[in-house]
Amino acid sequence: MYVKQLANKMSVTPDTIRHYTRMQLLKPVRSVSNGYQEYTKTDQQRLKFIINARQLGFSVKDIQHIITESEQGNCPCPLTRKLIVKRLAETEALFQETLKLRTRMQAAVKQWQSSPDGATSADICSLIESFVDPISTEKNNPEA
Amino acid sequence: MYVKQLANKMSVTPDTIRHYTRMQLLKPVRSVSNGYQEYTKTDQQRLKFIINARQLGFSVKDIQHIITESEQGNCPCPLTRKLIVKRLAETEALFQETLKLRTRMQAAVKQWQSSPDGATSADICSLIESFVDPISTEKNNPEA
DNA sequence: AGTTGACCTATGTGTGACACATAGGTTTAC
DNA sequence: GTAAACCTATGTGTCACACATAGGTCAACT
Repeated sequence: MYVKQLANKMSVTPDTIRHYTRMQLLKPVRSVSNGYQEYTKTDQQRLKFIINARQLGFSVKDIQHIITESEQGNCPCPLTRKLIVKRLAETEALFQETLKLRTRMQAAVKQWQSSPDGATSADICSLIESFVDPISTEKNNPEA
Repeated sequence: MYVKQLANKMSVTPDTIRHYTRMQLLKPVRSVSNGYQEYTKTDQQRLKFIINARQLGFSVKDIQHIITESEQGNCPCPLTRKLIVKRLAETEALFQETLKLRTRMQAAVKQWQSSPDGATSADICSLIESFVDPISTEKNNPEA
């Protein structure tokens, strides 16, 4: 099976499969006749595993480690548990940051709806320059 | 003022300042005597602007465009309004994705607390392999 | 055969916003 | 004068692929 066919079957792009192949996660055999990569059923199963793991927030390198552990005959489950705790903490942090960013942006959009364009020459963009972040200013307003 | 001093004053890393400099957002003058970049007060003000804009979710390229618009004598505010709407939509999408990922990960952690390590030889990691996503399976369980 | 055209492939480079590694210059103390 | 501490510039690495390029394959058709 060539890369395109496997890609279609697994709903990913050929580039994604090539990427995993370059990372040594998939080990296709190069066809003698035309030099194309030939993916076996084992590659297909492994790709499924990679996709599942990616869905759970593991990095490609994480997956590499898990597979290596498994291939060395060790049970990868302890490593898997350790890694997901770490990734979950990162995701939690990203979530909180994104939430705050969204709030800031929404506040800016709202404020700018009723702000004039202001052609002050001293600054670059009066909208950005005059935006007061309601979060970082929270309960800390010197005007209060 | 050299890069380190400006970095300390603005609470960013020298690398960040060098990055903006390479992007032509800052325009320090190279000292004749030692070849170091010398940042002026104008650079400092501009850096403040960049930091503010980054806090609002603008990309460095966005900021580049806004500055260019301003330097060409045009009011950058319409552009700024247009860009933030676009970035807010992206942030909203990222937020939703991160939320879903977090939920998935939390479910996995919870499920794996009471799962045995399982030394099945057929799969790579039984935990990952047996994880059932409660989101993508939602209301769609063939077992029901 | 030859050839056209559709489709496929491998490889190298680009993305974003910096962080890091390297090599070397500057400055101050001694 | 020299050693140590500190600073600098430049190039490369990060992450998970997407994209651009150049060229090969294959079936149909002349």
